[in-house]
Amino acid sequence: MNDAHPNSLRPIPAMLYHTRPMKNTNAIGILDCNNFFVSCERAVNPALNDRPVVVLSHNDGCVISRSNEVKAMGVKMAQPLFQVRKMLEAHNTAIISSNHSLYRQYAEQIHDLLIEDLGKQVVELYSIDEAFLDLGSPDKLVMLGTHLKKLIFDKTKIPVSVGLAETKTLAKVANHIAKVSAKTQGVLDLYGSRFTDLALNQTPIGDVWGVGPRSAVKLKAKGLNTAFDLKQTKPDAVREDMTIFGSRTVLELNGIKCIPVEISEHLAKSIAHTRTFGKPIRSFEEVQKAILFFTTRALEKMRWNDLQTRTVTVFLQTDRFRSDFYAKSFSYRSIYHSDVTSEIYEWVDLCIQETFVEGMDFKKAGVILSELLPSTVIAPRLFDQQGFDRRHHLMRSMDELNMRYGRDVVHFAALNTEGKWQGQTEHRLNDENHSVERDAVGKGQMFRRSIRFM
DNA sequence: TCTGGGGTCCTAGGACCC
DNA sequence: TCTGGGGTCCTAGGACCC
Repeated sequence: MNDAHPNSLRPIPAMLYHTRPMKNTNAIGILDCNNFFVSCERAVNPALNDRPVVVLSHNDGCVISRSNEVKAMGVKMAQPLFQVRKMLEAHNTAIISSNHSLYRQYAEQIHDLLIEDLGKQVVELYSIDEAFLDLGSPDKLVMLGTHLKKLIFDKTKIPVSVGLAETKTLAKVANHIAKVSAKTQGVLDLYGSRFTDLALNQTPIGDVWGVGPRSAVKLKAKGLNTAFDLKQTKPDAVREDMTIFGSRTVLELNGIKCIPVEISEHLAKSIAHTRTFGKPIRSFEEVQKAILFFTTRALEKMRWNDLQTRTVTVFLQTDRFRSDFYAKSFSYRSIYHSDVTSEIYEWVDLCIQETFVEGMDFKKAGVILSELLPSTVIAPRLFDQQGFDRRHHLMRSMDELNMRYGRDVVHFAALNTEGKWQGQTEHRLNDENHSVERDAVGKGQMFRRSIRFM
């Protein structure tokens, strides 16, 4: 065990050793794709392997995935493109608009490989590019991690890193080190390791999974600067600053499992579609067009997952970088669940009336669908259940036609896909994929076969 | 000039009730 | 001067994640 630890990790003093009260001795792994969106672009276009690469957010506003060369330039996650554009161009960086349907295909392929290799009862899909693994016996973990890394690279050309430990939080730490330390060759096992405390000592407190920028500031003010400092804290002592989550994080750093690996299928609790407008808009009609368009997209996602909603929320915001930033949201809760677009348009319209303010330059808006339930468990309506069934099936037919013949071939009269609220993208490499772009839905759900069509 | 999007969970505090 | 009090439910907003 631990033959893959970096040589730079020196043995720790005996006083740092800790006994770990544990019932569940399973090893936990996290498998994380390196620079995922960039790696996908490189997998389909190997010429990009010789250049620095970034992938941009919607509207080409921010950098959301960076190759290692770009990270070395100091470009941060979600950094606005305009701040670094000159530097990127000076380094001959490939600047690419995002292509989510491509990334989803790779995510599905990797997921399938993991399930085939490890079995369904082992893999938790945590995000589009990460999976937690419930591995059972902590034997030969490095061998297993190395095997998975090779398997996925051979089949997909996507490089991954694997971290292994007693808890999710410690596995995350191991994964972090595996990513940046060449000596680990992408796999680090910290299960029962005498190097764990040293690894924690090298991890800034803000890099701990669950410690965000706000908490990091508060904890540093108390003299806690590393993951090891946090581990040494009493769980209750951090509740004030970090809620109950903080206490769990402390226990997890001590090797005590508090956050289980969740294998069972996860149903989305909410589905959203939100966008920054291409240009600020102030007319009610334009705002309404945009939000009904967003609603249509959100409802498509919802129906693909065979869910119905009861509460819709609309929000409207002005430019968040201005001092006179204004934001308002309004929710409408119906007595019935529904997945019928025309009916939900009416709920959304009520919300728009409540949020819209004359004379404001709105820059961003969104629709959130919540209180979601599977269609199969929805109670019948007291009135007009037949009418609802008819409209429900009409929606299914529309979705199928749109899938087969192209998005919005069939749509409601109120739907308008053109407008200055639409954003611009200039860096598209794979335009043909974008006509069927599908956004990810809740964790676990983005991999459903029902949303896969190219 | 230009600044992403989609999620989850927790909690303080208001509303309401008895 | 005195100006209950405790429980529950709901929600807006904060914080975090990728």
